Amino acid sequence: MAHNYTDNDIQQFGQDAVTKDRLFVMALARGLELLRCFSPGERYLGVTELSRRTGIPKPSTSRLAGTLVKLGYLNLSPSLGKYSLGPGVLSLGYAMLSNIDIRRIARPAMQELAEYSQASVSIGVCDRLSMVYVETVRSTAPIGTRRGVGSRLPLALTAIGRAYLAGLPESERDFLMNRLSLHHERDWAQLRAGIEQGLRDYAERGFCISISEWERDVSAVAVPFVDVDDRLMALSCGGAAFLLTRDKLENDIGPRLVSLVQHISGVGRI
Amino acid sequence: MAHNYTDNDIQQFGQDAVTKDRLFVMALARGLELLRCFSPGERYLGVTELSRRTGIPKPSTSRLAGTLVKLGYLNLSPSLGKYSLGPGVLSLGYAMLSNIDIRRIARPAMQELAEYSQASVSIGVCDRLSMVYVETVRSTAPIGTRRGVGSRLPLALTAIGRAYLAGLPESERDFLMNRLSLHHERDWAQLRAGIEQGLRDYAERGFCISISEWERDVSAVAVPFVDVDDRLMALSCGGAAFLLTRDKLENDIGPRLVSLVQHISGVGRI
DNA sequence: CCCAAATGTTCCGCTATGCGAAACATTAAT
DNA sequence: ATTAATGTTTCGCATAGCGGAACATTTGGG
Repeated sequence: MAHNYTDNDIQQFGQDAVTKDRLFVMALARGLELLRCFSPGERYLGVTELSRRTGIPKPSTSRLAGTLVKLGYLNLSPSLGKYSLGPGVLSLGYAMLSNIDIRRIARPAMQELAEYSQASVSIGVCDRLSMVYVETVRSTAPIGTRRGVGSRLPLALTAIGRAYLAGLPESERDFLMNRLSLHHERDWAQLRAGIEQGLRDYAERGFCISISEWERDVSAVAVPFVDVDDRLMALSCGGAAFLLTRDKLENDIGPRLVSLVQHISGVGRI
Repeated sequence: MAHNYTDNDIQQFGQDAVTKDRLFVMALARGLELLRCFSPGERYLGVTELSRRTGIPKPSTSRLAGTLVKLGYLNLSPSLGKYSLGPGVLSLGYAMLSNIDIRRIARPAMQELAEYSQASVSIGVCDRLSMVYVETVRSTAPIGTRRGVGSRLPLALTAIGRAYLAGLPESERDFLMNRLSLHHERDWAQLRAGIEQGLRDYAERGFCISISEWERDVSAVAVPFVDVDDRLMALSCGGAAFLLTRDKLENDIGPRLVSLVQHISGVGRI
């Protein structure tokens, strides 16, 4: 099973090595790359900014963005003269979510664990070099993380990302880790150590842990699993670091996560 | 302000009349059209099905779908040999939602009204010929509609759609209604009557109503408004028809919606 | 087991298509 | 007025993407 591409330099997609891939449609990839520029923090982007971020020349950016506006995936704010994401992207996400059966199946048990642990319980899948939440339930406690369905988390630093990597067959994990190393050159040694610790954790106890490694004051534990449709996912429980101590994660929540996964998948580990 | 296109026949986008629009990137439009084929009911689609639905010849469909897989927007199920939506589409939706400030602003008051009315309160925007929920809160009552953020509702039959139309400047409304009439040829006379009733309702009382017109046993009332970022939206309250009687919608919930909108936008009507 | 039917992929010549440098608008700032 | 910055449009060119046809691959039926 070939893993999909992971980098964000679109130019290289079509021109892998020498084979100018005639089966790859650049115009489509470039247009989607424009949409990817937007994020919770990046609300309005003009042609120049989009052009700079994607490396696509201005005229092409203008044409592609114009096309996306006509299709409803981008809005052009008349006052600012800048683009923002349009409603078109929303219903795609909705269609995707409602086809993930595991959400319905797992939600009650997830809610229960969230209440018990006074934290957030989430299911995530991998997209490029991030994990993306497809379901998340919060305890009814006063405050909790505001990360909802669709938010992205780094593979290397989070419990959920490490669990996913741990659940992957070795060849695919190597492929991904290679990508990661290219992307993080800077502090790869450190990240790699964290991932490898995750592999050991998983082998020994069945779950991976991250203690304040990604965000200060947030800790989590996670377990990989294969859902009813044969997709690899990971289930995590995370929240305030002062609540979720290492001891609690290792001896209480972690084992509960493992049995939750056995409960919802009937399969347990891969 | 030119309204974006609304039809789902992609071919005509590029070739409007005589002007072969060189500013429109067909390959991008066609690729996105493939994604649109998937919906909550349509989970797995093969090349032939995609090809038939979109009118794109099979080889092109194959190439475009392959590209989307490489980019993470589609999965190719190895067992079925069919495509399904990939995680890529999710984070786009998340990025869009988190940039809609009105959600944060309105949520508490919406929740309050949902509890009071024992129904669902939602905010929707228009995409092509549908309204799309960008926020929705349910009462904590035992059952409620399962339509979440991102789900689509028809413009003509729903309270939220009629409210949106009522809030539109006349020129844009006419444009949209023209599109609607083409799309619904069949029963346009009836739909038109419903919309025009909505316009009158809005003029007289400030809200639009739909009583069991879209789904049996579901009734709703809705109000258009302009959000903090100058986008036209609509706020609706809908639920079980036996609870939300005409009297209650007209004399209780409707007025409450109007004041809710005044409260959150400070602007009220357009 | 073979043949037929159906689906998905690849080939390959052709040309419409999308590309991007440069020119042209439109604004904003000084 | 002048400069700078951003967005749009033009237009000739190269090629990216197109799609008919051929080629695989799978399924199912007799």
